[in-house]
Amino acid sequence: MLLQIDVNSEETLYTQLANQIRYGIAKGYLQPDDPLPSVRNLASELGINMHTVSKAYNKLKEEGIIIVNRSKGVRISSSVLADRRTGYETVLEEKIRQLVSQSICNGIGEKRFLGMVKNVFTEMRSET
Amino acid sequence: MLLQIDVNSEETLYTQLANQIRYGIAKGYLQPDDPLPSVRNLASELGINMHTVSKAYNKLKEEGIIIVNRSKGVRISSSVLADRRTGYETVLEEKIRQLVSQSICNGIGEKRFLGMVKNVFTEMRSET
Amino acid sequence: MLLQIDVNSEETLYTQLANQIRYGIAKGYLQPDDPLPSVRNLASELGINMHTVSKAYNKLKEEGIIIVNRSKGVRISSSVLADRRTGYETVLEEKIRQLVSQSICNGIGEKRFLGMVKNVFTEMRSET
Amino acid sequence: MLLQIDVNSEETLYTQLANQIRYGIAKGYLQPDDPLPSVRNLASELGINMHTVSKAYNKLKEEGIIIVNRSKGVRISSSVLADRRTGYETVLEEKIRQLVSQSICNGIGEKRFLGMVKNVFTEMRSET
DNA sequence: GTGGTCTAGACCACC
DNA sequence: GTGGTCTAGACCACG
Repeated sequence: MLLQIDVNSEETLYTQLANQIRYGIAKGYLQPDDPLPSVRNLASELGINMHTVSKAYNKLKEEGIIIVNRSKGVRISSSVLADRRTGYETVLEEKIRQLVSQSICNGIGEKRFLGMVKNVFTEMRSET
Repeated sequence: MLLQIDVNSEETLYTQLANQIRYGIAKGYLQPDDPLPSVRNLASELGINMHTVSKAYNKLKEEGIIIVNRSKGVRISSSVLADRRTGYETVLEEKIRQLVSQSICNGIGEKRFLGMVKNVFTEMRSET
Repeated sequence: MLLQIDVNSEETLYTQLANQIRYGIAKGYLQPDDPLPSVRNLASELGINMHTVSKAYNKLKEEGIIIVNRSKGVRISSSVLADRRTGYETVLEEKIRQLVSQSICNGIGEKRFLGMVKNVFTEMRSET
Repeated sequence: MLLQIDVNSEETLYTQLANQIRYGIAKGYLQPDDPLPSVRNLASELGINMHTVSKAYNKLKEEGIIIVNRSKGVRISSSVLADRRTGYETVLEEKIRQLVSQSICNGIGEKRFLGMVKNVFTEMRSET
């Protein structure tokens, strides 16, 4: 899977990285138990600081999405995608609420919003 | 409408405020042309600095959601809720993409996600 | 000539008023020596404060565009449009410079800019 | 590139700064990807407050003209000068309309106005 | 009374 | 080191 970062983005580098890995999992590029590049390798490959990669990995580790093992390296958690929809749903609901508020303020109604969500899910499922 | 902020939140204070006002509009608590508290009043009411409130108001002003008048105060734009979906959809799509990625990683599929979105829209429409 | 103000505008009321009168002269709606409504009449007609109208008139008076006479009321200067392009050109050039800078930053080149200027002049000349 | 402000000007300090930077880009003094001084450095150099510089930079950032990076500083956007004439033209047209009105009131006709615009564009292109 | 601008100094996150 | 946020207090323009 190709990871790339945009130094011009408003998002911090480590957030971009974490988002892309999550995206890769959602899209199926990255499967449970798949290995990820080592911190050093990925950093040099992307031309960014080692600490930045490390921070991204740490974030995902805390979310339980990846497993970091000192000697075996980093890999996708085997239980990712499994049923652990505990506290996340609360967070998600709040985020949806914000997005929906903004959308309504910008004249985008439920129908159109749902259409966009469906498109994104379809995009995720598509092989590309 | 009750506005409140959480100083412990990860979100900046002014972002929280802007979000709540957008939510209030989407939910119908705040109607087009409704006045908002003055910068100073709201600041003292919330126990925060005047400039923080001002920054939130300015953000909404640039989004075209509220109207700021130097001498008459602040109120909801009368054209809010109207159809002015200019460049916002591009931004929205990217945000949905991120949210969907995160959701899939957390075992939340399309069906469930769409259900949550529908619930939020219903919540917005409900009188409460 | 119909004068109207937009209380939602970012521009101050008196600036809007002054701009409209200048526009009316440029467009030919208002001719040299034409009378203008009294401060009180115009204020009540527009539903705004007397001081606001007064301020607009004062601005135009200082620019030499209108003549204010305590007993005879207010009228367009008879020498308006005449040759008094003294200090104004310096101001204008600076304003054009700013506008051109912005335009270039937004990808609008000389050809397009000149086209827009010509359109505006044509619009001014048209009877409507 | 030399930046300087006039504390006696009618324009706010941060507007002056933003204008000068836009001018610098239009004139070619500042090229895409060129770095700008840090907020603190520029502030002390100009003898003004850090926040004032920050406000100017923020304005340009929201216009998409400069790129602000929390840890790497500020630089001219690499896509500035590209063709991204979205909603700006509407704003520009209104500004031109005002300027043309004023000019006609001051006895400056289309021919002279166009001449001035051409001069400014030429000035922008000239090496100096 | 209103918001807008400017100053000053503090702390934080990022890299 | 960088910019971002928050606080605090001042003065100004507008109506």
